[in-house]
This record gives sequence, C-alpha cells and structure tokens, in this order.
Amino acid sequence: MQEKPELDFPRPLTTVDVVIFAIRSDALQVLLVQRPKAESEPFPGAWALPGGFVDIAGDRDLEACAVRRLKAKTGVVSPYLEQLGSWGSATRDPRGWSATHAYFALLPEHTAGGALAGDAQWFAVEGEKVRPKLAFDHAEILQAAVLRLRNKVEYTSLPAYLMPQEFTLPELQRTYEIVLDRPLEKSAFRTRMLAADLIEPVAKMRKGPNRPAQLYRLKKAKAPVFFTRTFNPPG
Amino acid sequence: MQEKPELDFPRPLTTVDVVIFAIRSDALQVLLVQRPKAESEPFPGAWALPGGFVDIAGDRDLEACAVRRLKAKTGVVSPYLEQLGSWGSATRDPRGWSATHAYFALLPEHTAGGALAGDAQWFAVEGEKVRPKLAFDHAEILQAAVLRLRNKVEYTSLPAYLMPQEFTLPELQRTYEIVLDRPLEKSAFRTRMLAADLIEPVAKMRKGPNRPAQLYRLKKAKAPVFFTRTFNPPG
DNA sequence: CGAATAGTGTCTATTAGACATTATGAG
DNA sequence: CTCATAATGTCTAATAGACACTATTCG
Repeated sequence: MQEKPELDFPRPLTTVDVVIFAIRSDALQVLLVQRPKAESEPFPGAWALPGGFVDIAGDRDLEACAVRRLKAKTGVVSPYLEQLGSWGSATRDPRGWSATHAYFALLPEHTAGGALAGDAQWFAVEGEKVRPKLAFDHAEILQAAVLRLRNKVEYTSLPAYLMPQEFTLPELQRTYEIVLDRPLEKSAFRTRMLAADLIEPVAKMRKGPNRPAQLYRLKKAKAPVFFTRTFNPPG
Repeated sequence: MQEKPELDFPRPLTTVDVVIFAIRSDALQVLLVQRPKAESEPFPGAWALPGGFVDIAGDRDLEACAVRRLKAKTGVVSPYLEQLGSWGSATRDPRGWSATHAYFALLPEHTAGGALAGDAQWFAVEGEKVRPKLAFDHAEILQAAVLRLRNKVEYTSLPAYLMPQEFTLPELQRTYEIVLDRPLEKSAFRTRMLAADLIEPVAKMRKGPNRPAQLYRLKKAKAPVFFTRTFNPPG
C-alpha cells in the first residue's frame, strides 16, 4: 500500500484533430495537411487531418487545442466548431496507444482561401471520402464527419455557417444541396428558412443577368436552428 | 535535430466514464459509484460516474474500456452503448491535465438490479441533475447525457433498449414519457411505433385487472430507428 | 420581345395532436 | 352491470413535395 495513488503508469498519446469543411468551387471540400516526409515519422508524406498532440502547458482545454490547430492552418479564429467524437485504440498510431479528440468546423467560403498554411490543401469530398489515402484512421474520422454533417443539415441551419456574410436564398439552397448531394424543393425550402427567424433581409439585391435576388444575412449571434422535421419524408 | 521524433513530453491522463441509465421505480435513474475515502484521492467519498483510467495493456480501444467498466459495475455485457463526447482540460482533475471519453448506456430494467458492485448505487435523475454533488466535472457530463438522451428520444426508438424482452405498447409509451418528462398522445404514439417495423407481437397478452394488452418484442438485431419528425410540433 | 432566374400559389400526402368511441377482461 | 385500461377512429393543423404560375431583370 502506498500513500499516494500511483499515476506514473503509461498513458495514451492524446491528440486533437479537426475536420475543416468549406464550400469551394461549388463543392464540399475538406482541408488536409501533408505529413512530414522524414521516415522516422508515421505515414511520411501522407495527407492527414490537421491536428496534433495536446500541449498540456499551452492548451487550456480540448476545444482551445482545436481552435489553435484551426487557426494555425487557416488563420480563421471563430468559425462554427463542434465536437465530433473520439477515436482511441492500441493500433491506430504506430507510436503506441493513442486517442484523438475530433472536431469539425464550418468555414464561410470567403475565409477559406486566406491564410492557408504551406502544407495545407483543400480536397473535394467525394461520397464520404477524399481522393488521397489518409494517414492513421483519418478516413474513418472524415467519414463520420461527413455523415454527421449531412445528417444535421437535414434538420438544422448548419449550412448558414458556410455562407458569406450576405447571401441570397437560392445561394443558401444551393449550399444545402451541395452538402446533401440532392436537389431540394425551392418552395418548401424558402418557407422553412423564412419561418425559422434565422436570417433577415438587407436592403440590397444580388444583381445578375436576370431577375435580382434579395440579399439576407444571419441574425446576430444565431445559434443553429433545429427543425422538427427532416427535409424528406421517409423513403 | 534528432532522428526520432520526441514522444516523452508530458501526456494528459486518459480516462473513460460511462453514464448508465435505467428505468427503475417508474423513474429515470443513473448508476453512480462512491469514490474511495482516502484523503490522497481526489474527491474522497464523493459520488461519481463509473469509469477510470484507460489500461493501455488491457484495453484494445476506448469502447472496450467502456464495456469493461460497465461490466465491472453491473455485470451487464452488451447493452445499448453510445459515445457521448469527451471532456479534457488542465483543471478538471486535481492530479493534472486530463481528458475523459464519456459513453452512455441504456440498461433494460430487469438487468439493472443484478450484479451491482458494492460501491455502486442507483440515483433518480431530477431535471438533468442528481441529488449528490458529483466529483470532477461529472455533473456536466451527466447533464449532457440526459439532454442527449431526451433529444434523441424525440425522434428515435432508443427507449426500446430500456425495456424488458417483452413489453406492451402502453409500457413502452410510459418509458418514453418518463424520459421526456411529458405525456404523449396514445394514438400518434402507437401509429409511429407500429409503422416503424421495430417491434413484433408475440402470441401472449399482459393480463391485468382490466383489458389485457398485446405483448411485443424488439425485432432481432434492431439498430435504433430514426423518425423524420419529433413528437411535438414547434412550440 | 425571349431567356433565365427569383419568388409565389395551389394541391396533395403524411403525420402529429386532440379527443371521442369501441373493446375486453376482472370483479 | 361497472370500472379501468387497451385499442381504434375521426377531425384538424402543420408542413414537405410536386409543380404551375407570375415577376423582374438583361440583352
């Protein structure tokens, strides 16, 4: 028997990873970073989700660590950020038992091009995957993030966080359709959005080669709105 | 510069905690364990969620660790188990930077009384809280679990996992009502449940002092069913 | 004017809520 | 029979889907 409980048993490695989404080129894209090419590193040269070890001296909590990682790769300070889940096992990292805390972030299109880190690059999401083979179990984490995003888009206003400050209803609908990968009915879409007390018109129109569209902006400090139905009736 | 990346920087403590729910005495209850009373322990004698450090030698992954904790306290091997989220910060554990991976489990009533550990006890959930003051940030984790459970009960079949093998529709409705803490319409409830292809009648009736009720059981290997609407229209 | 997109209206289908009505067993 | 609860039926309200129709700009 010892007076103090023993705490120097081996501990898992602890990391935070962030799945960063944005709409770019009319498609859902995700930001990946290339791992260092040194052979001493796991998965040298492979693409991976932005993230890394928790710094117990510098990170106050898990979310602060996620915010730090996000800012380092994109320059963006406060986008929509939600915890996705955690993945931990003896085998997911060749360096030993490790657990990662995964977050997902939604970036407005105009911020997504800004202060990108040199090792970072946008990739189109195809299905729930991305072209390159990902390091660690990041393909699985990405798939979970895409499924969660799609699912929540059915009954929440999350896509509003992917829009620029001012946008038209057809543009918002297009964002929904890109994420869901399926067309929505214009009429039902407009009714839902306008009834949600989520957006307000600004005194401007989007001019184009045809009929101009009303511009809207998010109401101030808007938490995501939850609807009581999904878009589609049961299949 | 070194050949191998450095891995011996300080690591957070890593734990798994499980919020275990069951219906007992016509109420939603949660299983808590009392912490050891030694003054060298954090929160001596306080009630806490079942859980503890990940054993990197014995636990294959996080879920295996959660299953181990659950079995140790209840004897139950495979209930409904879902990841809830993770909580990590410099301050949540006086022993140092720590992160916990939280799960929540739903136990059928008849298994909830069985092989309880000596330090474990059931407590009624009142609101999103429990009477005793909980150790660490476990009150916050419990609150998140209750809110998540309530929210999902609005549009899923999760309460089915709180039922015994055979049950009547009024009994299932009562379980929904206990979790939601609000009455539901019998007619709409029955329509939804019977349309869900979730349960099947068995050739028995529940006898009572009045009209007997049809007994049902869960269809085999049933994943939770998701409905496209919540129970209530928007408030 | 025509082309194209924005925006509205009409009709149907689904399903929840409210609540009335019928069914079945015990005593 | 009465009582209690199970089970069903009827009507309304809300909202999604389908799709037709009108509105407004450019060229």
